[in-house]
Amino acid sequence: MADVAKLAGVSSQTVSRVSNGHESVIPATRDQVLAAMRQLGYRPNSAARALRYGRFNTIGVILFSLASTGNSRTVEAIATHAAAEGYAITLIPVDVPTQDNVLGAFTRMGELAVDAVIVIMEIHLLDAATVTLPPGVYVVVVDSDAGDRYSVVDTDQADGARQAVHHLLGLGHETVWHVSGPETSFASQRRAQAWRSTLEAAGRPVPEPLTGDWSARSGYAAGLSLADEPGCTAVFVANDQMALGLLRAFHERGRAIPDEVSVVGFDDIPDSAYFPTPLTTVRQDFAEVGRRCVQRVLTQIREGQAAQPGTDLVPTQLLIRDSTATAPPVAETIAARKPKRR
Amino acid sequence: MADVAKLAGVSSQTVSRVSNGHESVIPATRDQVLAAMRQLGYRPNSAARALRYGRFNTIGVILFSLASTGNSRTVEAIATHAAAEGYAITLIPVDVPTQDNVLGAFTRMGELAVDAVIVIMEIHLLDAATVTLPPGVYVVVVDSDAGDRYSVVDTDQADGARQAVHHLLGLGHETVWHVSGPETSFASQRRAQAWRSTLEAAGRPVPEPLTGDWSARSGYAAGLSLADEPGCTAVFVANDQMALGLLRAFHERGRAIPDEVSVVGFDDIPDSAYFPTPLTTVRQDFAEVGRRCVQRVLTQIREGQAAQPGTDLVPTQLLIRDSTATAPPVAETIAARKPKRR
DNA sequence: CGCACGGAAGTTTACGTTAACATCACCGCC
DNA sequence: GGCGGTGATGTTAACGTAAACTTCCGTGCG
Repeated sequence: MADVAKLAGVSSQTVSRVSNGHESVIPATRDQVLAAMRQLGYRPNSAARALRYGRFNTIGVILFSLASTGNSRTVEAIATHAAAEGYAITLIPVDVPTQDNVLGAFTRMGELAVDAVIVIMEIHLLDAATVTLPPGVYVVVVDSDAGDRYSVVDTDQADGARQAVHHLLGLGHETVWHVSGPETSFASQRRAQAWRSTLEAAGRPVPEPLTGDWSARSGYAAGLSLADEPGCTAVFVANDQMALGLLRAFHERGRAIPDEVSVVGFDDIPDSAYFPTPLTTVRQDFAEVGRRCVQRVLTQIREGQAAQPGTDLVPTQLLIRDSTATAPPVAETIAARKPKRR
Repeated sequence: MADVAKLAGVSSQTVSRVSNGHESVIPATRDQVLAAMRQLGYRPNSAARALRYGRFNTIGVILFSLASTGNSRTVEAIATHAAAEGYAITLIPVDVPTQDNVLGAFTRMGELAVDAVIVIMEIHLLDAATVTLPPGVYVVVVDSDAGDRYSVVDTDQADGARQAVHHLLGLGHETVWHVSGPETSFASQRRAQAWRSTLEAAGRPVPEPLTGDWSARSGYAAGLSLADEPGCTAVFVANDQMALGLLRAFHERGRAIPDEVSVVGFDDIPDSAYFPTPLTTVRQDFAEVGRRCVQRVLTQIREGQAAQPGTDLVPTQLLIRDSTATAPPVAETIAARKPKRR
């Protein structure tokens, strides 16, 4: 900056004014400074700026993995909206979500150049965390029920599950089986709870749920056991990838979808319309989740204080495709199933 | 820091020494300082540190989209390895990959707090970019053939495609059809080129390739036209998602996989083992790509100068599952196909 | 007993930027 | 013609940290 000032024959303050677009610089001077900047390849030093302003214009994102569709799409939305507001995002991955690692991430984040933090993770992992973020760093959490303590943005998991179950019951199915995600996932828990309470509210029997780990592999395993389950004509699977595996298991066992069994997924990943049977599924609006995270966090930064705790639920939408159909008559179900038992 | 110093009854320099783990602090003093730090919730200010050291310990990643499996897995690997080296990563998404936007991203990156940049994008978009990064900021590029100008890390696309084609020819197929990715993608181009040259080297006819856009949707469309193609017994699809769509199209048209038609994909997304027919595919090692990017970039930072241009190719591996089989006898192919033409 | 030495802690300064204040020249008006 | 005002630019200081240098004190040795 001093070099630019010297070359342009002005003071460094004038260079600063030009680089910040102040108005009180006469055009001739401005042009000289700009020319000097170009010639010297000058770039403002963001560390010095951050030091001066006390802000970094950066939001930290702590997350477990980018591998899941949901996370990567949420992060992408966060990055896009943050960019639109002049904020960059810094990613802190936690490879194994133990408390120690999460703590470490927070500690590092505390030392990092961020103005606020978005946590995409089960908040349980933070419960015993004694580490506090530096005062003035704000937190928004996704995938959590800690709305009483944090500012939470999440998909309305419960309503999505409710829609799925209602859809299936409305098609005449006696009840709905469920393949859940891992127990450690809050999203999975809420989908399972809503599935159960919706069945109970309708006075239907509640079959024992199966537990998967979000992977197609675990969906396949669940599918193999459900295919042999007498009376199973409708399944609500907690995500699309598991539904893919389940579809294949049912196909292998000769259970026709949707004629014998109806299947509903969750997420609406781009592929699910091209599954062997185009999948009826509950669409999550990840982009909206990301948008609201950024909005919350920026509000906090601008107001200079943490937002009121509270949960902000993003609605879901049931997408009806070809994997659900009217329940088969009971007799037919039994007749069709019998020969397939092994 | 001054407050901590006052509370601990030492100078700020001693606080600095403690917070950097210097040895020349007597344990008693150190404990006092640590206690004061805890009491006051002191965190070192990273902006000031960056200003002092001239480094940010941050790597910028410019990319088009996180939506593709490959990108998000590469970014994840980058983040993980960078974290292991004490570096954070800052994400700069470019929503629409026009030159203007890429330029803008570079400009913003130039003003950002990063020591180096990894670009996950077609380098063509940068060709006309007159914007230069600040001197001392280093670039590594993924998905590019610009090894003569930049430091490039990429999957060995060509060899992967070659393996796929050889596998199919080895099973006795007369030739191999191809569904490529978009023409704007360098990865797609190289896979297509290698497919063509491998067929030519083997003296086989080269069918007209079909072009998709990586989506299952476009693979489905390609599958619908290939299903009617006489003599098509083997298809190399440029990614797994398109293969999923193609599988469905073939299934709808009654073309059995692998009995009538063999299919090979590319990527090895986690789902591909649970496609309706478990997919034979070329595995990309995204984690390794990410690792090498970080390694290259850190080498540059540490040596203080840009690396020699050059391309670093990460090998691929053919995973043989159930979607490929020996070519059917010609007569049978025709017999089986004929009734299905519409 | 005095002096050199070494370890612990303090002091000074610089990193690059910008807010706040100071200066200066020029303009218009009485 | 002097005086106040206004707009352009310069000067000073401060943001928080750490390297380099300085000071101080105790120890061991001749």
